[in-house]
Amino acid sequence: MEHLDSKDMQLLRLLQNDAKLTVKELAKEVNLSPSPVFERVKRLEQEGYIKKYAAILDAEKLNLGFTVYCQLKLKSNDSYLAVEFEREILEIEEVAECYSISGDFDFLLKVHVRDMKQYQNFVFNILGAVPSIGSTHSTFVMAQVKNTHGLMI
Amino acid sequence: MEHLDSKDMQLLRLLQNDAKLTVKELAKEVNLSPSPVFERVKRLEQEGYIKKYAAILDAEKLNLGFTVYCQLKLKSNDSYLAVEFEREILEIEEVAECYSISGDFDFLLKVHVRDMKQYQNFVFNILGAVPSIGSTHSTFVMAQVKNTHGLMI
DNA sequence: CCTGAAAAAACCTTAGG
DNA sequence: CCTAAGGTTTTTTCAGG
Repeated sequence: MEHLDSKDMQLLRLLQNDAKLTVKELAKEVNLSPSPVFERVKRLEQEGYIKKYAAILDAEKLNLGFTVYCQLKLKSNDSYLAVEFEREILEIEEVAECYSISGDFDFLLKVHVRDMKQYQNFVFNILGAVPSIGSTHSTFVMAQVKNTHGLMI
Repeated sequence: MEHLDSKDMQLLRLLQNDAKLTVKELAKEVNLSPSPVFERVKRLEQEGYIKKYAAILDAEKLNLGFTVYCQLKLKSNDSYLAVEFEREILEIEEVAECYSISGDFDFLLKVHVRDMKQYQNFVFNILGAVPSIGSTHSTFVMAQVKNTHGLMI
């Protein structure tokens, strides 16, 4: 797709907030008939602007309401160790997100667990079993002020 | 709902990965007929285990591929200032997430912008216009290693 | 809680303007 | 981009075990 016009952006915004909107409902919102809306949405999916459709779950209700940002340093700065680390971190289910970052630390993890006890177990037994990790620093989330679950476009 | 059984968990897992799965497809995966699956999903929505269905967009393609974690301190620790800050941060579209955190800083922001130039503008002109903010510290995301877009359940 | 069937709605395609 | 029509699939409900 060459260019997204304002209707495309509006469709993305609407679907980001509610993926269950029907083509008819979308059409009404953007002042088009269903057919072109159907084609636009399919194109947005095809071109990768929409990566997927997901159910957003309630972490609290699923006993994963204890969120921690964990920064960590590797033992050394060789790329072999980084590749090794990245391979291992993908397998750890408590780690929802992992970024390579600037600053004093090498990586930033977003970790979801049930409570502090389980987090202690995570640090000591799960991260502790990853040999590439040198040190960690935990920042605890006390309250969620905002989470748009998406991009403000 | 009193308790989620393994089928419920499996349904949540499946829908988290692909909200477009039909009841029939879900039924096949969990070895039930479509009707009870339909009822289970409706109940999971009703009870709030599923908060919403969302399209996951591609930040890169939408020129929002520059991600920064921005920690900040308020000017003082009175609750009036915190409430003021939280009210203002909700209105800033570049801020996708905001958490109250432990440690040297008060809040952690996840910020999506186009590039470093736009981030500079964000810090100086947008955060700079929020009077409750005392100081900031930016951690730049260099690469995304993992993002499950959801919970590992 | 399950099966199975049937009505209602939505999807998707096609054709023509 | 629009309307319209029709087949296909899905959703949703409902009787019954």
